[in-house]
Amino acid sequence: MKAAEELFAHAGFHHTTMRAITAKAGVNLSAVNYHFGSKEALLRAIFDEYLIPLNAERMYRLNAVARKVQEQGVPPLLDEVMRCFMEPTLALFSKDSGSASFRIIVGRAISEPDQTVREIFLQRVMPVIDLLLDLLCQAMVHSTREEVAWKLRFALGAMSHTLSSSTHHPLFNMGKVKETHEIVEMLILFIVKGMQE
Amino acid sequence: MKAAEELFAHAGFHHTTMRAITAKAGVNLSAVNYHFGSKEALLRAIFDEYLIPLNAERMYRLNAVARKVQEQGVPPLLDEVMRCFMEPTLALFSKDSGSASFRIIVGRAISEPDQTVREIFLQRVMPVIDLLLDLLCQAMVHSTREEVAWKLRFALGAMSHTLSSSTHHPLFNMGKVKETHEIVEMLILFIVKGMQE
DNA sequence: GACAATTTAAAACGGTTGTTTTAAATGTGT
DNA sequence: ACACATTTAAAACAACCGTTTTAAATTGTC
Repeated sequence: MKAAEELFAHAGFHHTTMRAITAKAGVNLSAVNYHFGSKEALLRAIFDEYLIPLNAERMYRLNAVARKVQEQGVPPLLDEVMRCFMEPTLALFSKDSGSASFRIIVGRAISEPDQTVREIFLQRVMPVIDLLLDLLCQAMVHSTREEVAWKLRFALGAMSHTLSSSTHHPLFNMGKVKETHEIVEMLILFIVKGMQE
Repeated sequence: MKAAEELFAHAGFHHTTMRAITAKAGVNLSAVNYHFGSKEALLRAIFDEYLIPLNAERMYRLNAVARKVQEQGVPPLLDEVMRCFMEPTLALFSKDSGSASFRIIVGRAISEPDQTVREIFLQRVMPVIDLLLDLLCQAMVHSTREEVAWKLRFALGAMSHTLSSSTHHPLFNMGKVKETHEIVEMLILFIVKGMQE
C-alpha cells in the first residue's frame, strides 16, 4: 500500500502499473490480486486508511457545532464551521507523517478524469460535505443555498489545488519555504474572507 | 480536433484512444498521425487554438496596467490586476461557443498527473503568470512576494476547479442553475476578497 | 508434524494501446 | 493530363496492461 501510494501520487492511478507497484514493494506481481483482489480495490484500501479516521474527526467536530447551534439557538460562525472541515484535513497533512503522498492523491481526486476513481473518493466524502453545507447555510443566513454551495466549491477548489500541487510548484519559484502551518493559516484566512457575505 | 477535444474533456487525455477520436470524427485511424504527427501533438494543437489568442488578450491587458503604473506612478488595484487575467478567461468560457469541452481540459491541466500533458499547458501559461505575479506584488505592497504567490495559487486553484467541475457537480445538488456571468462575478469577488491584505 | 495460508516464480492470457506500413483511391491545382 | 497531397482501408507492429494460472517453496498456526 505504501509503495502504491507513492506511485499513485507521482504518476496518477492509471499510469501506475501493477508491475511497478509490486517491484517497488519488493513482492511478487500476484501479491496485490491475492490480498486486495484488484488494483482498484487497492486504491480503495488506501483511501479508507486515511479517510475513515479523517472523516470521523470531521463529523465529530461538525456534529458538535450542530448540537451547540440547536441547544443554544445561535447560528454558527462561518470561520468556526469551515475550521471543522479544514483543520483536521490540514493537520493530517501537516505532520511529517507518511501522508505526504496521500495528500497529492486527495488533491487530485476531485478533478480526476476517470469516473471510477473519482467516485471512490466522492463516495467517502459526500456525507461530510452534506453536513458541512447545511451548517454553512445556517452561518450565512443572507445567502441562498445555491450561493453557499458555489462558494464552498470555490473553497474546496483552492484547498484541493493547494494539496495536490507539490511544495515546489513550477508556477512559482518561491524563495524560502514557509512553514506548513503558516500556509494552512493563510489558506483558511483566504477561504473565510472569500466566503464572507 | 473538435472530436478529440470533447473526448479529452470527458475521459481525460490518456483514457481517450486514437480509435475513439478518429471514429467520432468519422475519419481514418491514420488521419491524426498524418496531420499532427502524434496524439500528443494533437493535444498541443488544441491548447494552442484557444490559448494563443487568450494569452494575447491577457498579456495585452496586463501590459496596459503595467504601463499605466509606470507612467502615472500609482500602484495598481488588486481587483484591476486580477480581472486582467480572469475576465478574458471566463469570457471565453461564458459564451456558448465550442469551448465548453476545452474549459474542462484547462481546469484539469494544472493538476494533471502526467508530467508531459501538464507541461504542455504550463509552458503556455507561465509567461502570463509571471507578469501577473509581478503586478500583484505591486498591488499588495504590504505582502512579501512569497505570500502573494501563495494567495495567487489559492486563487488559481479555486478558478481551475470551478472550470473543470462540470455544471452539475455531484458534490452539490444545486437547485436552479445560475447564469454563467453570475458565477463568474461570484468567483472574482471570492478571489479578490480572499487575496485582500 | 500436519495442515492451511501465504509468497514466489514464471509464464501465459486476452485485450488494448499508439504508431507504422502498404496499397489503393480520391481530390486538387496547374 | 499530370503531379502531388490527401484520405481510406486493412493489417500488422511492438509494447504494455491487469489479471489468471500453475506449480513450487515458504511460512505460520494449531
